[in-house]
Amino acid sequence: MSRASETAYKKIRAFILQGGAEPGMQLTEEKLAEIAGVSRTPVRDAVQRLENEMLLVRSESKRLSVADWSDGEIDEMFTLRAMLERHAAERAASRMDQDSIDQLKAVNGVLKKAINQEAPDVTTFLDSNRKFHDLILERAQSPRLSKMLPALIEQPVVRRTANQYSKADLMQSGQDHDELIAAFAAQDTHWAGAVMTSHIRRAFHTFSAIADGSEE
Amino acid sequence: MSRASETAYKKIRAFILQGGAEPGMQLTEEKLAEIAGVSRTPVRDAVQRLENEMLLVRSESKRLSVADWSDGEIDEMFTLRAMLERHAAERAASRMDQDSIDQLKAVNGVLKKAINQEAPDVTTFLDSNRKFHDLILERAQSPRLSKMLPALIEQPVVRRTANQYSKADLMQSGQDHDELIAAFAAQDTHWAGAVMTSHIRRAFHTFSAIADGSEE
DNA sequence: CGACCTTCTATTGTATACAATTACGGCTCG
DNA sequence: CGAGCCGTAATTGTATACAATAGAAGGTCG
Repeated sequence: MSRASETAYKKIRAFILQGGAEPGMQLTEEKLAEIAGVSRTPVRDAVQRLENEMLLVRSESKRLSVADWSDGEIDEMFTLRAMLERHAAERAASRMDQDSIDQLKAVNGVLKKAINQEAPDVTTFLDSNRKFHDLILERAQSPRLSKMLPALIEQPVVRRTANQYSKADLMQSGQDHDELIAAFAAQDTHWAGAVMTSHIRRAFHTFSAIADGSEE
Repeated sequence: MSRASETAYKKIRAFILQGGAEPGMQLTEEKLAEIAGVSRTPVRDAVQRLENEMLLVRSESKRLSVADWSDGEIDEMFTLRAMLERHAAERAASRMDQDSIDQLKAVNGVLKKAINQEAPDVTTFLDSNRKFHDLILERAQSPRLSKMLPALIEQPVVRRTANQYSKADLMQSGQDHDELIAAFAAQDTHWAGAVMTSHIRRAFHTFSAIADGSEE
């Protein structure tokens, strides 16, 4: 999208993800325009996108607020994400080529390097992780999936707990990715789908454990 | 959404679905504003929604055109729809109550009545069919699903071929619905999921046969 | 004292004017 | 005659002003 719209989207998104606003908190378009440094027009574009990702919700009468998800909704999000990412992995497996495999290896190399230190570099991890999944999505060659999945991945709650992941958790992710790459190399759609499913399901339970622990 | 935005959405959507514009055809925001009878501002809102549903696409540089889907994309859409509707049916099955079952029965009654005539009333069929699936979606109680699925259901291509469905095809749909209702009554998630899957998959193949036949 | 109505304010929705960008057509120069 | 460039027209993007609507506050009447 165009410049102002795009920056508005990014800034508002970052604002929410970095906890600039509590879940449930009301926001006016004008406030958001101020934050983004643009007028209300591009803000409205951005807001619509964020509504679609369900990061923002419109209360009964058109007033904006930061989404506040129940445990049930978060569960459902992971379930949907697992379904769709599994499908993406299956499609990718049957369309894989050497070049993409090399890229996946490279990205996962960076990811593993980022966590194989005393103080794991979580930012780089998250970044590489996203790149890894994006590459698979790209290989899946499904415009629909490419439109639907992104809305499910960067969940503020997840990001907020990212720093609490143990080194073991992060390393397990790296290993999952390695196995995914093996499945891709073998062009085994079932294998790839299964690995992806457990990758996401595990992430869910790891997340749940952390969230439950830090809640009280 | 608000009045002008909403009417713009509906009118533009109807315009496309009823074949007012060929796939691939370029449209300007101004033309759409004219069609909808509102200014460009609400049109842009509507356009963004339609882009999300992939009924409109933005070409390299911001110019709008009517989406033109390849066979592969249509295939993929049915696959995704099958996945998501199956999931919706499973969730609905475990949350079903007598009231909803009664409603489903009533709607399917109308549907069957509409096709049990010499000249099946396809419009009423499509309408009841949508209502039926909407009721299930509602029972599934998943905001995410409710946001994602609608974009996959009313496909212009499908609508365009609707009049060519045989009476047998339509009656089979009615029977599928009856079996779904039975699965819901039994609260058997697997059963409901399986029936929904074959319901959608069959619809896909019925559609494909018609599309292939009328193409050349 | 409380409920309801009224008025005023805050917020969202729409239109329009203008800015920026992109496509198109013609022109020149090789 | 063709390729590349420039200028103009068309289209999208942004800002702002105004309209419509919902919420809040205060005042009156029972």
